[in-house]
Amino acid sequence: MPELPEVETIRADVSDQILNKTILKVDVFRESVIKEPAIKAFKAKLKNAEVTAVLRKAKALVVEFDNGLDLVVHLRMTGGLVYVDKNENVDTQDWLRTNGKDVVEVSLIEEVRRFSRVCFRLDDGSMLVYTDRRCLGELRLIKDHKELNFFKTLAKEPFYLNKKEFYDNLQKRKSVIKSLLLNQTFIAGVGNIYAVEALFRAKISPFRIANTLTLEESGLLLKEIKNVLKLGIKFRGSSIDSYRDGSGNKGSMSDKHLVYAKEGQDCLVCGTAIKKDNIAGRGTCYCPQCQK
DNA sequence: CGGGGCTCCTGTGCGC
DNA sequence: TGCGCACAGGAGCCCC
Repeated sequence: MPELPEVETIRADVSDQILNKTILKVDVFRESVIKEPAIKAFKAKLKNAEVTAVLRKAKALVVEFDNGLDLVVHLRMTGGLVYVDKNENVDTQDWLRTNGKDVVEVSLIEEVRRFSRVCFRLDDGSMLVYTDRRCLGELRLIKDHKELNFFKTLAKEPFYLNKKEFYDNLQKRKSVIKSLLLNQTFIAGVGNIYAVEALFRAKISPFRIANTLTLEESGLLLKEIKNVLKLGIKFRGSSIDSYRDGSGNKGSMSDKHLVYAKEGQDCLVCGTAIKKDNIAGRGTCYCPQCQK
């Protein structure tokens, strides 16, 4: 699911709600999403921990606690964090008992109950729920998130890159531009949707070899990457399928997509049918006429 | 270094 | 109606 704009939307929503609150108890409904430490230690170390910050780095979230520990949450394809206020008419016992099974009359949206995998109970009666349809996401409770290889090898986010730097980096690469944009050690935070959208807006073919882009093309591509990411944040993320913001609501960025998931439809610029091919194992939509 | 394929999972939508 | 298959916002790993 979530690329930089979706993760940033969730971060902002959740941060507003859980900052300075203390975890009383952690319920784990799907143990496989907890990667470290072991479940028992994971729960014990979070008991009575107070949230001091909620950060986002590329597509990962880091919740910092007053006991010095970092909870690193990578949502992967279908993960999410939803804050459930104490005033929501939810019987937590019903929630536990019906997780993914019986349907009971509660005010919480069905997806959250159905796909809840971990529940953090907070000291004011509210809850932070980790949801994940496919369970590909990962939660880690560690001393310092910077120890993880993921963060050590993470490239700069687009907002911190300038045209010349981006061009120079592209010049060193001989791979297909589309796959390079998905490489987090090359540029951080971009995923399939925003890569495809940025390439369309920059009129660059996803098949181009990175070091063939001119300085002008590189600048335009970087500009469009920043633009689509900013738009994504403005419209609170792309809700293609399971993505929800930190309150369980859909984002409307999907309405602004120009090519993603539009194969067969007319290009909005030239009217040519949008094509879809597989690049780097991912579906890639583009206009064969506009994108050169 | 890079590309391709596979893996971790579950759900959905389509064609037959 | 039902079954099987393809595919889905990510990323690590292995092999060539």
